[in-house]
Amino acid sequence: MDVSTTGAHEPDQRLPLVQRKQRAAQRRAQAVAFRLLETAPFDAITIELIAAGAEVSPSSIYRYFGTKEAIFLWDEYDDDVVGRFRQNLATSPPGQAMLDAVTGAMPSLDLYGSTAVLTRARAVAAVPQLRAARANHHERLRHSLGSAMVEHGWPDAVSSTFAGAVIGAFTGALAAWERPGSDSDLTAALARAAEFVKHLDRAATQRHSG
Amino acid sequence: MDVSTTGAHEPDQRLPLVQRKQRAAQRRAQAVAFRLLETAPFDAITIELIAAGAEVSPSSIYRYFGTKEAIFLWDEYDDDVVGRFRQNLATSPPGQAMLDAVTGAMPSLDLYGSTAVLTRARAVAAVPQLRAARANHHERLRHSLGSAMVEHGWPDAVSSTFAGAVIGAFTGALAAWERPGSDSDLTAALARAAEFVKHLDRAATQRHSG
DNA sequence: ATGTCAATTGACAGTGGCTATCATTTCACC
DNA sequence: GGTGAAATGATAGCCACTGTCAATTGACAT
Repeated sequence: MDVSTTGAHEPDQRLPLVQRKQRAAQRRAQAVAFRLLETAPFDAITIELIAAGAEVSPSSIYRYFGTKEAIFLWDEYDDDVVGRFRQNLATSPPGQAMLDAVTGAMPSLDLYGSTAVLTRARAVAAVPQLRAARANHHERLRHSLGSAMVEHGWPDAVSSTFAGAVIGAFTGALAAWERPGSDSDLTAALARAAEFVKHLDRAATQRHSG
Repeated sequence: MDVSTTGAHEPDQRLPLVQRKQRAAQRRAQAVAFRLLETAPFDAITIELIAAGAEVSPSSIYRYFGTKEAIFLWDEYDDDVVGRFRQNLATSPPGQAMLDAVTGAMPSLDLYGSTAVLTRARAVAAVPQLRAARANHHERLRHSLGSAMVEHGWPDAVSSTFAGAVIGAFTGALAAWERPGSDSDLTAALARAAEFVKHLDRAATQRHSG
């Protein structure tokens, strides 16, 4: 059984077999979901359809993703970023820590194909249910990032504001990039957001000593 | 049949009977919904329960609100604001037009009781489904406000940015106000947002002549 | 290798949000 | 009042999602 159908980065080579199979199934499910989205509207794509395509039971799909929207929103990028950010905070100010985390985690961003990130961005922009789900997604992310900062001694207000601003900056940059008319590329969009994040460092450190 | 169970403002005295009954039913349904929310979690409140309490069929509830979340999010305030904003734009710059609209529409804000606005703000903050739905709610509102400006000759980019900023300012102010610890009152929170909106006027007119 | 135990899986049944449809009722207008 | 159009409520059905339980799988020790 070829587990690496979706060419992924597999730094999970040493993970137990069970978890490797889960990740593979998740990736298959997401790939199937987006492939279905090319020819059918969001509402017409049932969990059963996705489960069948990924060769797992609907039960497992719900265990993996929790909601239908999460299948489309899920990636390993966010987790990767949070982990790196938390680590970087030990030696860098938050802005720099975030930049390093974002760029370092880039390999985790390949979803199921080269144009996948753009496809997803457009899907999210077009489907109200996905936009709504993403709002909560961002909230969780903001909480994770904020917690990491609090753990490293930053005040609560500064942490959540910083995290919110970072997420907002990247979301805004990606929204502009995703727009059909725009001809800019992903790295340019991310660079613009990064420029923003750099300024945040100064704002944060202003009210923080250690 | 006493239609004015929920003491509302009834400037709809001249509306046809059908629509008056609809509004009354909507208000009843919302009142029932929030009353149920005092003793039960959001997920435990079924449409059937609300429908029974409001003495209408579940079918009508769906016709009135479309979704369960909308029952909690619905008010006549937004519509009122949009209408007034559109009118004010004929004679005032957008910032002033918005301020007048927001304050002028205040009477439409009484939902089903005096503490209702606060109750709702806390409910939205606490229930993820409501937060997600509100995000889409805001999008529609932004679109309405932006369209009104475009109709009055403002450029598209300025309009949607302005509308987005206004909504963001009020949402932020209300979020701070809603927080359990805060002791500030609603008018103070709205004033803070209004202060913000005033500055937006300058930003908008900078790139606009007529 | 093989047995054991814990964790994962898939099948099943059920709840509730939401849609579509259609006969019945209600109201607006004449 | 009578008439036509619109609102209502009842019914049936789809699908996302949850809980449960027996069967399966893989991790680990012998």
